Amino acid sequence: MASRNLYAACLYIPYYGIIDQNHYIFHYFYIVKMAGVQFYPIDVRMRTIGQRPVITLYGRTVSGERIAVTDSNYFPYFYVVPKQGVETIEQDLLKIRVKVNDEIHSIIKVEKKKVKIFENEKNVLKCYVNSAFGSSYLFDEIRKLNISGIYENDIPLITSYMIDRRLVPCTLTDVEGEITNPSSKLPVMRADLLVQGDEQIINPKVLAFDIEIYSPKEKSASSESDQVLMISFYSDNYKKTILWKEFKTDDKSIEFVKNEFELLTAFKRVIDEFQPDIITGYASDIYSFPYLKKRAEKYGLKFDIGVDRTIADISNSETSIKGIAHVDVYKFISKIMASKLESDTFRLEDVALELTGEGKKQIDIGQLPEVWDESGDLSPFCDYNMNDAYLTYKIFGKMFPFLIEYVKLTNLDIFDVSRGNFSQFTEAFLVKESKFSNELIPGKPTHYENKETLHSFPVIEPEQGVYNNIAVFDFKSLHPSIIATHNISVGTLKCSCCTENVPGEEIHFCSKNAGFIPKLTGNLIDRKERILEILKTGDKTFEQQTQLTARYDAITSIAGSIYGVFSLPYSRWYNLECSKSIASYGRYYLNYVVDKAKDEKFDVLYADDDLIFFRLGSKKPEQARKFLDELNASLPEKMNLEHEGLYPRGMFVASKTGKETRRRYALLSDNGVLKVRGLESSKRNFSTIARETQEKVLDLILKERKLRKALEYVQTVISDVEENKIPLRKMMIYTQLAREISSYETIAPHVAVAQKMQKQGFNVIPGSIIRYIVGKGEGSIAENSQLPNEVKEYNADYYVEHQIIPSVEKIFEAAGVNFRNALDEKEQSSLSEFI
DNA sequence: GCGGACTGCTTACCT
DNA sequence: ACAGGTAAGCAGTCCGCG
Repeated sequence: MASRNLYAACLYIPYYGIIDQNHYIFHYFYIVKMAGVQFYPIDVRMRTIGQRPVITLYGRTVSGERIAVTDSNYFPYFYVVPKQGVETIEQDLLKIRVKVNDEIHSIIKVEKKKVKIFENEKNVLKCYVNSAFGSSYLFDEIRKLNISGIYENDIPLITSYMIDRRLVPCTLTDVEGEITNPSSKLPVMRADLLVQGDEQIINPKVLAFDIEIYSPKEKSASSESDQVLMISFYSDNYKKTILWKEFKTDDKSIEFVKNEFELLTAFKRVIDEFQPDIITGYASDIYSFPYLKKRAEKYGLKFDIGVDRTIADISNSETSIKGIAHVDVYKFISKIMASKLESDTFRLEDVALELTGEGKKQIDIGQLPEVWDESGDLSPFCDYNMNDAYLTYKIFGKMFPFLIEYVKLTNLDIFDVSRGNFSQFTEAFLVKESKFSNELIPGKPTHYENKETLHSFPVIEPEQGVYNNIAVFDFKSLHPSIIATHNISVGTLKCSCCTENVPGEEIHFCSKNAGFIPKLTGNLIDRKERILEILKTGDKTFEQQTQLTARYDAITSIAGSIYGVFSLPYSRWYNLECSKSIASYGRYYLNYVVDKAKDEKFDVLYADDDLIFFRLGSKKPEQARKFLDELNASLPEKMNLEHEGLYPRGMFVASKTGKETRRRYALLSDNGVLKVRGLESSKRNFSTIARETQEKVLDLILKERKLRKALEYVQTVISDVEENKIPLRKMMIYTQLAREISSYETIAPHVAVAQKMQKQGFNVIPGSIIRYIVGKGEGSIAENSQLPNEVKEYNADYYVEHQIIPSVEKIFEAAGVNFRNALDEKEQSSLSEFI
């Protein structure tokens, strides 16, 4: 161990929160003669010895061995705010004893602290408790004292542990302590000191897996009767497919066992031998693990695959393995990465194609049971199974940098980050920063029935039609920049020293003392800008580039969610006045830009939220840029209006009822690329044929400017549809199944198809994207909606009347043509050829 | 008993 | 459990007419 660590030890001791002051000296001497190890913590757990909490960090040492590091020097605490001086209740707190099940819970130490509550300094008492779960028993007694509040009693122990100890999961950690079981397979080190120096991130051993099941067609697959046939594993330089039916093969990665029981045993064995840091599957939380568990139960087999031989905790929604971070790739992709993907579905093959450029093997997996029963050649199915594990591994590689950035911002471990959502990340980030800033963390609201709805911004409503030379500006991170600029925070609200109101509100914020959340938000904006600067300069490896991009995205999304923290009634920092003020400032700045544009004689077409469109008219692009520069100079420092683009042509298209044109437009850029928003071609629950036709029409009208050609094109498509010339794949409609099939009141087409799929043994789960084609027949659309591989003939009338015509009608209208009339006229003589 | 109008459920999109 | 607003398709029901 380098001497740096001893130095660090002295520095970091104050963060220990050790109860007994004498421990400091005791520890110092210990350190000198104790062993030191460097390791990466992967999984953090809490257990109790008696009633005392012990934190265990499972991880891997720099030399590659697994290790468990325990820390029993950390105790739960909370803060008590007295009504009068802290002395008035200090002794009373220490006297409290509550006996539950023969265990006595008490406060073992009270520290006088000066902290901040919503940015205002307060004298409080920090109370340490002798037991892991004892705090809640003490509150009844504490509330009898002369106090005004209790804080941080609802922060999980592991959360405060990681923050107080300044520990980021997956980051290189120096630990000093004693190995308590030197001969064991999993060494356990009792830590006296844990310190993280430079941010060195683990290069994890990742193992991806996938399973195949015997699921005959026309029969529902059930974990009761249908066996697991094969399991594939993939990692760097590691490939293995195990199955229990022999066939001729030279493939060394294929291993045969006798039966399903042996297959399940082999599953355990592979994990034990490989020793992954991270195990990953596609929908493994909700599908693979629960299925394996149900099958294993038949044989009384337990998955004791935890690094300490404990049994994996497999529920129907989540699987957790001690010491190994289980990541369900599907969960993180569909929740966190979804907005970055263009794919309309979250099927493994689509996601893999988009993220890695690699396609899935195309075989009919439905044939597996038949070939299996006939003892035929199973190698294509083994390939298929392995390929799924391989693609899962590849996708994990793409998302890992993003996972790590959220881990670093929140101190949550990989397991939690991979299952979290944006509001959880933002709250975890604020909890961490609160502790660093000595701000007490407000409690979770217990009731929130008085939820007021906020008014959306007024917009300049666009007129439907075709326009030339449209300039588009947008505010970059408008809400975060408002929070930072105008010091929007609970503690700065209605100060006594300032008076200037928020535009349109009888509310004001302090302009002298920077608030906790505004300072943080400002920091995030600055960091983001800095990353952007670095990204612009060259000389970076691909890995650095990826990491910086991931960091930029993570910071941007957390900054963007801070507005939500004020607006969500269940948030710890919920405050309606802050929320309303941010919205009002947003409206104010948008109006400011609109007015300035009008002053400069620009014709403003559209303004919505943080976006503004205007026509250049007779002005040159340089004049628009100059206008933007001047505007930015007049805006607050952190606020930045960006030149999103200049479009030679574009159109706003009214909704079917004609009421709405906002958020429905198409823009043609200089290089001929169409940018379409809100129209059918950007909606996945419209058929491919309708989406393609609409895009082509937009292209003909905006780019080629040929109205008649556009009309003729639609006529051709319609007759092709009617003559059954269109391939079935273009008739596909995608709709997400949002919940359990049984919980639907109305059976819409996608629900009807999902029911059929379930009967056939497909794994249909909430979140699945259902693909279907509308076929011919009596009855409702739902009754005639079919699985793509089962449909015989599509319903041409339906596609013409309900898909194609509705998606082009309003576009022609915006271009000045009544589509239905023009379609009827044989000659279309009245129609001008060009627009 | 029938067909159109209306209502409610549901999904998806944009900022 | 990211909000909020809006569109719009389809299922299912209501309602007026006969």
